[in-house]
Amino acid sequence: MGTKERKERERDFRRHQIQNAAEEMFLVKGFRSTTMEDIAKKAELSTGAIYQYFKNKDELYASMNLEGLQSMTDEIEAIYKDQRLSFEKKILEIKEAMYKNFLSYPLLLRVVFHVQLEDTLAALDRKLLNQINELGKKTMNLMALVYEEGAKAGKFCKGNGLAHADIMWGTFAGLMMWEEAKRRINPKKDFLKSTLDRAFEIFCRGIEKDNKGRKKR
Amino acid sequence: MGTKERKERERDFRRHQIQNAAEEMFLVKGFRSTTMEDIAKKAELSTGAIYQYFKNKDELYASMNLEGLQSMTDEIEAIYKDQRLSFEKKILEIKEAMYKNFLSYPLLLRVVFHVQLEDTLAALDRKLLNQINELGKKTMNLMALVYEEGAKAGKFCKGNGLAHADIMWGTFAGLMMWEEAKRRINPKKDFLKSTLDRAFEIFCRGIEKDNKGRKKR
Amino acid sequence: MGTKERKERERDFRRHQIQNAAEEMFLVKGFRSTTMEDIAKKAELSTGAIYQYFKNKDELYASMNLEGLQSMTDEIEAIYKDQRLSFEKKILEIKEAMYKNFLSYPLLLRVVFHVQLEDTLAALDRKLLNQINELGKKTMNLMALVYEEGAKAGKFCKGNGLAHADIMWGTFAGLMMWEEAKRRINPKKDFLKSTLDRAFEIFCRGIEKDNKGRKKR
Amino acid sequence: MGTKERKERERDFRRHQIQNAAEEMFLVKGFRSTTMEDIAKKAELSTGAIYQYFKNKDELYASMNLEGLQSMTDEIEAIYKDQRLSFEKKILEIKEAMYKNFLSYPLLLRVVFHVQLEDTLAALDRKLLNQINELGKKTMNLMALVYEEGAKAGKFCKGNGLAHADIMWGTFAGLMMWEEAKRRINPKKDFLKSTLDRAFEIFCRGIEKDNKGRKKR
DNA sequence: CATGAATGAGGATTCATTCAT
DNA sequence: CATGAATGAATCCTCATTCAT
Repeated sequence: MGTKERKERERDFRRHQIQNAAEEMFLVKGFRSTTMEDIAKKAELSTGAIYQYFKNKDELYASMNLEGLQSMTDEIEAIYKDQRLSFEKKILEIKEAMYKNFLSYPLLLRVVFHVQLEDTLAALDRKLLNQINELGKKTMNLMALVYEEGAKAGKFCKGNGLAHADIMWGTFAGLMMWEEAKRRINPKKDFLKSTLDRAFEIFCRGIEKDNKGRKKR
Repeated sequence: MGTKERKERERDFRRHQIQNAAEEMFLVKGFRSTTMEDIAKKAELSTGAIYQYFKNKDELYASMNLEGLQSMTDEIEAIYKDQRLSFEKKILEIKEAMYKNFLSYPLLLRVVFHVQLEDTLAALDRKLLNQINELGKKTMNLMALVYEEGAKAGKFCKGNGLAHADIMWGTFAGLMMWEEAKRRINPKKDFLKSTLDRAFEIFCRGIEKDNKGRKKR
Repeated sequence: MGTKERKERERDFRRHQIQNAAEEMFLVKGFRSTTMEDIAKKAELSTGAIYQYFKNKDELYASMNLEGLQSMTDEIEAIYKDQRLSFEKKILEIKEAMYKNFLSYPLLLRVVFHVQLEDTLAALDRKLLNQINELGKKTMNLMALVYEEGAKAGKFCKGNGLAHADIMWGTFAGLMMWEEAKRRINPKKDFLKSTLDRAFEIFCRGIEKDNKGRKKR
Repeated sequence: MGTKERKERERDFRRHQIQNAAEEMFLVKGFRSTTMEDIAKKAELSTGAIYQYFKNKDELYASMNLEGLQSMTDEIEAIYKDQRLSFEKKILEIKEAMYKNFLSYPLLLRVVFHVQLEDTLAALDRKLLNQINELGKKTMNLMALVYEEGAKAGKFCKGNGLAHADIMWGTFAGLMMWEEAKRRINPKKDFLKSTLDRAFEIFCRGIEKDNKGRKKR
């Protein structure tokens, strides 16, 4: 019977309702200053209701972006597997995927770093924590593979794949957070995607193997 | 009279005493979970005493690394002005300066980003906030100049100086925080300076103007 | 019509189902820590359903053992009326009856005392409260009668019946609760019925009317 | 210097201030319904202050009567050691000591039983819990010794000392709690010490070793 | 009558900050 | 200036109870 499924769907809907409210509040007020009541109010629910969907504030915060991380990982995997793309193109596409997901889940980076930077870890559901870590690892591995295969194919300089994955991810994350930080001070400023693009252009040029004729982008 | 100066020196000493204690605690427990009492205990002082030196917890947190930022800016300025260094070398030296200061003031990045990410700003002493922002801007400008002068000298591709400064800073910050995050999960892991070095090697190679024979650094 | 009766029976069944679940939970977790959901789960019902049968948690707690109290009172009444028993034997039989009911309704004592010790009374249905009090009084009166008739018959020392009823009940309750308390600390310990038996043996011996000269203390 | 001692004394004073306020509230409203704010208000302090003296509500509750238990144990020990008293007199004096302490610390019994009956145990400071248990054990042992020595001296029937200690304590506790419970219903009623006295009179008579022919029950 | 999601008052506890000594 | 006890607002979370379905 469809009743069960409807319930299921409603439950999912509520979860998202809460997550959306929470996202909005966290973005504006930050994690610490956002109270469960803030979130409840925004979601037009009672505080108690939230606890039926999330064990506690920390879990809500972290869980919110599990989906974002998942979708990002999926997209990167698809790019990695796409045979039609050149290795350089793959890197640029990965950047685009990361960027796109960052736009959809603006808290993603904060969550990833927050989880580490505050000793919040303890409170987090171990399962959830593992999921986040696993997804992170997977992404890194995919990026490492792109690099290594590119190197094997003679397109990139030889080098440790994971180190280059770290560089890509670190560069991306650092720039995004930096841009966000700057916008905090000067909110009217538009987000400069061009800076991110330029960074990856430089990256690609920097890892290129060769000294032969080089076309402009 | 010397008494005033002695007082002054003693006051400074106490400030540092508190800042050091705070740094240690913040590193271990994170900002949220570190209480003023934690800090007081570690500094072998009373909680009340701290308020003689810092307006409140937020300001303590932010102030702590003003010196770090200051010293970093100074070093970068010296590098910028050093006529004997090539432009590429300057960039690499700047990286080293940032790295060195990161080691001395491990909270520096956290502070810089935390200050923006939490709506804590309100509580911060406007003067302090300005100092931090000014130092930040100055650093960025210095890096931008290095790039622009390098470009003008025909060493680097043409491009917006500040954008490239953002890229350098973002890359540095992102990698550092990412390494720190990874070490949280696996604390035995050594810090990989090599990854940072590689990132800037790539950066330098990526911004290089030319297709003629290229020497290793 | 039989339908009504069936309904009635079903309703009674549900009530017991809930009471049994509640008893089990209260015994293990105590009143405070047992939630209505705990009970509902154990009874394989929904929380809401419980409220169809009991006005609230307090009433559930108290009502649970009304039956226990009723059955105890009935048995004691039977003993009182039994002409074949000597007065001393009646006292010992009453002790057995109390004990037997304590085994069947282990919460009985806790309920009786809890009801008084917490200012919960307000929430209790007045009717229920009266029933409990009436049953309590009746039991006390029966015990008092046994004593007084025994005294009149020259078997026991002269004395106030109700006071001796209090002593019997107090001794019984105190010992039971004390044994229970001890078992909490050392759960492997067996329940020592022998101590209870000994107490009533002493009691009987102590109230015996002897004809030898006995000094007042 | 006396400063330290003064502080010490002040601290002790505050502790008692809080304990007294708590006692009053717990007696009137019961444990569950008494809030920390109630206590704070009664003690003319802030809620936070209480937590500087007691880890939490449960510990406050239990600690309150540690002193009562201690003083009771001390008195019983003195009675036990008093060579001038007959064995029977010792038992009666022990009863008086228990009673006297019950009047000074009316929550004593509730605490002892509450600690067991609610699954509060976990929250209690292990050290405190041990102290309570140790004192309890000691009291029981002292009472057991009185009995055993009396039996050895030919005054009491032979029997297990600890079992008789249980009976004494159980009888006392049961009667006290029962009287208290009755007064809840009918507060104007005076406490009937005579019932307690009678109970112990019976007890003494019941354990007396006589040498005349006495039928078993 | 059953469900179980939603409610929301209520309470314990924490901790930055103040202030009398 | 130092102390550390006291403050009390703030916040997370629980759970008895209700109510729409």
